[in-house]
Parts: sequence; structure tokens; C-alpha cells
Amino acid sequence: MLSQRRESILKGIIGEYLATAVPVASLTIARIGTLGVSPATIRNDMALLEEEGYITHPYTSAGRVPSDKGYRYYLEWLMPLEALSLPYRRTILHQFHQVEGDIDEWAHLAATLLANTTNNLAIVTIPRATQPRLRHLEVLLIHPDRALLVAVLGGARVRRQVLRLTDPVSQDRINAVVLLLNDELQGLRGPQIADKSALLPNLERQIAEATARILSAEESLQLGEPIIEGRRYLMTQPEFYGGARMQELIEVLEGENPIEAVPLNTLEENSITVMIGSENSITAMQSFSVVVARYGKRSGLTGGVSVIGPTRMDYGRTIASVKYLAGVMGRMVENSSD
Amino acid sequence: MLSQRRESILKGIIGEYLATAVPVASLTIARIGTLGVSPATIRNDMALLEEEGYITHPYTSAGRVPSDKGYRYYLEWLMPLEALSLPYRRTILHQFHQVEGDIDEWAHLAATLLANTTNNLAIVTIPRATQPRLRHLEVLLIHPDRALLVAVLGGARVRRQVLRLTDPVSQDRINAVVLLLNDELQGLRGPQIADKSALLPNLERQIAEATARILSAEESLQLGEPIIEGRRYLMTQPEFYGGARMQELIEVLEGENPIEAVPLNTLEENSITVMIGSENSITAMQSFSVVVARYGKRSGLTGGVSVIGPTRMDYGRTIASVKYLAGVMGRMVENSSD
DNA sequence: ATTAGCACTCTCATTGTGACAGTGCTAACC
DNA sequence: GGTTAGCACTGTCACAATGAGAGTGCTAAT
Repeated sequence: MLSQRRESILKGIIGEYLATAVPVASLTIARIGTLGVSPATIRNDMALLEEEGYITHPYTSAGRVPSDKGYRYYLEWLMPLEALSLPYRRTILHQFHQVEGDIDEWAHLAATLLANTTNNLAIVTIPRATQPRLRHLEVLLIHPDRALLVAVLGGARVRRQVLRLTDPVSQDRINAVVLLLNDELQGLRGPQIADKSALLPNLERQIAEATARILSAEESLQLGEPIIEGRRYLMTQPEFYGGARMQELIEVLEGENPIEAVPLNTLEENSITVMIGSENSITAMQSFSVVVARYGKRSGLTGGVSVIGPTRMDYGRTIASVKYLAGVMGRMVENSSD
Repeated sequence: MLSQRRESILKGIIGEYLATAVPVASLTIARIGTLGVSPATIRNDMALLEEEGYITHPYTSAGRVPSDKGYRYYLEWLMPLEALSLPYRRTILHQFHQVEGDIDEWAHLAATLLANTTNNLAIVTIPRATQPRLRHLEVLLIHPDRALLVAVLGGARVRRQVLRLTDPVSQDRINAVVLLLNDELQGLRGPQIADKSALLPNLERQIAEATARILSAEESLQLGEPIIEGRRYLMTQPEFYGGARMQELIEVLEGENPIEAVPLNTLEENSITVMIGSENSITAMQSFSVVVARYGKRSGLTGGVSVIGPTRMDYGRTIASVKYLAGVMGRMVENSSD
């Protein structure tokens, strides 16, 4: 627990540093005027704050810079709660209702809005049911031995796949088979479909097996393909500008599983989590902070909304934005789920 | 037309510069040994090449660097034709056949492969029929007044949209309506469906109108959402590493219409085009080169395969890769089109 | 036309310098 | 005891000077 004045000093340092990105001097804090003490006194307190790890200075005679621990303290105790302005929330909602699309498009919109309001990189993942069920099956012949299989799953998700048939068939035959299969398989999950398919005749089996594969693939993904927006903001951050830390992060974001940059799995739904710098578990993220929220019901459809930026980010605004957009996404999903 | 020797010198400079990224000196060229003349002679020729604009040097006493014009000459006259090795082509084909997916997945695969073999950024666009037709329509009720509309278009494309109905209906009623609509609308294009819809009763009209909108939206997009892979390679290029040129490009690639970085519209199908540095029309690309090919038939499904890198790129390998993958994509599309 | 020779030019890394910013400490003060 | 003025101290930063090195451009000889 810090004394009243030291808290003010820490708050001042962080406020100033967020605004200017320049180490802040004791004189600067004194000039803010709310403390009524001299720079020397502030220096004494700064020395103490530094001893306890809330701030550092890059070299002997530079101003002070908040440490990860300092940001954490600020977040926990000092930061004023912030909310997006009503008109701005209205604009956002309006845009969501404009888009007559599906979950994918909403997620794109959310990511874009988030990136632009926070001036940082935003990642939104599309919700997936942990146990997707088949809602409807459709098969269209492309060539005599090649068919397009369209599977509609719970939660307005549509998956398609080109299927190679061992023997040529007609569309009529397909239609008959699919009609039956729909009766048989509707509402089932991947493994159940796989079980049933073993007993079916050749053509039916091929279709059912492919369907089962689609469902299993869906299930094995805990989270959908993440949508990343606002890479440019990350690149223009003066403190990274082409540095090695950024390279590392880009590599993760471009890699197999970009979402691992964000600790989504550990989250409760409807709560918001902030990881500051070294608090992040993966090394590529140690110089960045992430603000993340999970939306949707854990049992059903669940996805994540997150922002990645430098530790020197406007946490208030970012948290407000992430929270709000996670809420919006949650409601959108709720309304369209089955 | 350059003399034999000057061509050799230009070729030597480019070869050396591609390999090392360092301005190349007359001595270096002499040491290659194929010319049998002294560095002084080479210097004379270099002065001439420079006068004609094929090379420059950054300052008085640095080696020579190829100019855009120099690269162009190299490309046109000097570059040995290259093809991907047979085993490598086999690996690629194998991977395509492994992916039992649809066009989107092939495009992703193509972009990833291209980025990784050329060590540069790759953009692949998904083919779109300029005049898409409706193949099949499916409507599933989510809520009593909200339905998921799934439209299957020509070329294995599936589009979906959540549709708000003015009045609640049952799935049975929907099924009956959709059965009829499928008969009515199959094989038609957007405007034709729009025409028909005007005459239909309420529920039918809503569905048909939404379908027409989907088709029109599809048509208005000349090219699909581009798939971009390998951003990291661009960032690690030593000559740009956080520079302003790169920023500009990233901004274009992140913007509304990233594909405008690539001059796709002007291309013939099955031809390959290279734009070197200043030959590019948009300013953000002036320091980069792009190699691009169009695949598919212009009348039907058409998309693009392209690579963006520094002007100092391995044109031989890049062209070979782009050409090959455009060919593969073309065949994949052909096989799955209707 | 080619070449050896050499002066010349420009870069780059290193060092030095002074201005400057801001601290840390000490001693005085309330 | 907490606060403050004063001042030495420490580090950065921008700039200039220096010398080594690389490679050219020119000239005169072959």
C-alpha cells in the first residue's frame, strides 16, 4: 500500500508518460500543481517508488518510467473508470445493425472498430460451439464424381467441402440420399455421425463420413480463426519501430496459431483481463500488454475480443472499448444462436 | 541494346547484388573471371551503364547498384529461365490434393507456399465469376423471425446471411417456400432474381430479395477478399526495416482494398507480369517489385497470384513460383467449376 | 581499346567535446 | 521528522574532428 502522495506521484508519472512517451522528471510532476511540494520531495518519493519496483529510470539522469508493476498498481487502484461516450456507442451499434451479415462479418467489424478506437492491434475470435451439432446437410454435384458438401452447424455457421466420390452418381440420386441423411443425422455431433456412418451403404457412408470430419475439425478448434486488424498501429509505435521485440510478435501473429498471444483459455466469460508486459506467459509478448475479454457462454458459443499494444497504452480507453465490444458481440451471438 | 560485355557486367552486378545486398565494386566483377579484363575497363563500362540509367551508385566511392531500368533489362534479356524442381512441384501438388477443402483453402495454401518459397509477401485472390448464378438456396430458421439464408453459387462458393423476417413463420412453411423458390430461381443471376422477386408474395419476396442482394454483392466485387501471407518477410528486409516506405505499404495492405497494390486488372490470364519499383503506379509500391499472374478464364472464374518484395528480389525463382502456383490454382478451379 | 597508377571522394566507426537534463546527496530549515 | 534549497555528479545527445578504408574517375602509357 502506498501513501497518498506517492500514489499521486505514480499516477502523475503514468499519466504524463502515457501522453508523451518521454521519461518524466520530478519537476514535471511538481508543475502539475496538485501536490504542493517541491521537486526535491518528489524525488525522495520517487526513489522510494523505484526501490519498491513501481518505476525505473533508463539511466542516472533521466526521468522516471513506469514499470509493469507500476502499471499494474495504477490499474488496480488509481485508474478512473471510463466508459465509451453514448454517441460513440450509438455509432457502433448502428454499424452492427447495418451489417446484415453473419458472425464472421460482425467479428470483422468488431476488430476494425476496436483497432481504430484504441489505435492498437485488435484480435477477435469467432465463437465456436464446443460441441457443434449438425443442423442441415446439402450436397450439390459439380462433376459426376465430385460433389460440394455444405453443412450448416449450430450458431449460423456454414462449412463446405469438396468431396470426391468413388463412383459417379446423378444429382437425383444424391438428393434422395441427402433427404434421408438429413433425417438421420440432424442434431447429432461428430462422433455420433461417425458411428452411424459405419452402417450405411457406400454413397451414404462417404457423405456421412465427410460430415463427421467437418464436425470433428470444428470441435477440435477451441476458437475460430482469429481476425486481426490494425497491424499498422503496432508498427508505428515509436518505441518498437522495427525492433526485435516487434519482429517476434509479428512472427507469432503470422504463425500457425496467432491467438496464443492472448491468454484466452484462462478467462471467465464476461470478465476482462489485462496482462502487462512481463505478466504475459509467452516471450514474444513480454514487451506488450494485452486487454482481453471473452464473450458468449462458455458452455455454448464462445469467442474472444482483445487488444494488443505497448505497455504504454491508454488502459482506461482500451478496457472500456474491449468491454463494450465484447458485450455487443455477446448480444449479437445470443440473438443468432439456436 | 548493350554490348556483349556490358551485358555481362550488368548481369554480374545484379547477380552479386541480389546475393549480398551490398553495392558491388568493379574489382568484384573482375574477380568473377569470365570477362578477362581489368577492373579499370569494367569501371569505364560501368560509367557508361550508369550514364544510360541501368545502374547508380549511392555516393562517389561506393560500388554500383542496379536501377529499376537495370532490373528491367536483366529481366527482359539476361535472366536465365528457371523452373521449380520436379520434386518440389510434386510436394506442392501433393499438398493441394491433401486439402480436401474448397477454393478458399486452396488459396490459403497457395499464399502460404508462395510466401515461404520466395521469402516474400504473397497475395492470392479468390476467383469470382463475373456473373455468378444461383445454384441452390437453403433457409434455416434460427428464431421465429430470424432465418439463416445459405446460397450456393457457381464455382463452389457458398454465401450465408442472417435474414430478419417481418413476420414469424414456421420451418415447415419455409421449407415449402424454399422448395418452390429453388425451382423458380435456380441458374439465374442477381438482376433476374430481383426482377422476379417483385411479383412474389411477402415471405417469398423477402428471401428472393436477400438472395438477389447476395448475388449482386458478389458481382460487384471483381476480385475476392485477398489472402495475404508472409508479412513477416517484408519486415525483415534489411533495406526497409522500419522505414517509411514500408509503413506506406503496410497501410495499403491493411486498408480497404489491399489488392490495389497489385495491378491485376490490366492483366491477360495465363500471362505473368512484373512491375519493378517505379514502374508501379501507386506510390506506396515505388520501392517494391511485384510479380503477378492471373489464373482462370477471364469470362468465368478469375483470380490472381502475386508476390511483393523489394526490387532486389530473386526474380527468376519468384516468377517460376508465381507461374507454377497460378497454374495449379487454375487447374483446381477448372476442376471444381460448374 | 585497354590498362596501370594514383589522386580524390565519400562513408563509417571512433573519439572528443560541450550543452543539457535530472538525479542524489547533504545540510539547513520549519 | 518531514521538507527543501543548493550543488556536485552522471549520464545522454548532438555535433565536430579524425583516420582508415573502399572504390571510383581520370590521366597517361601501352
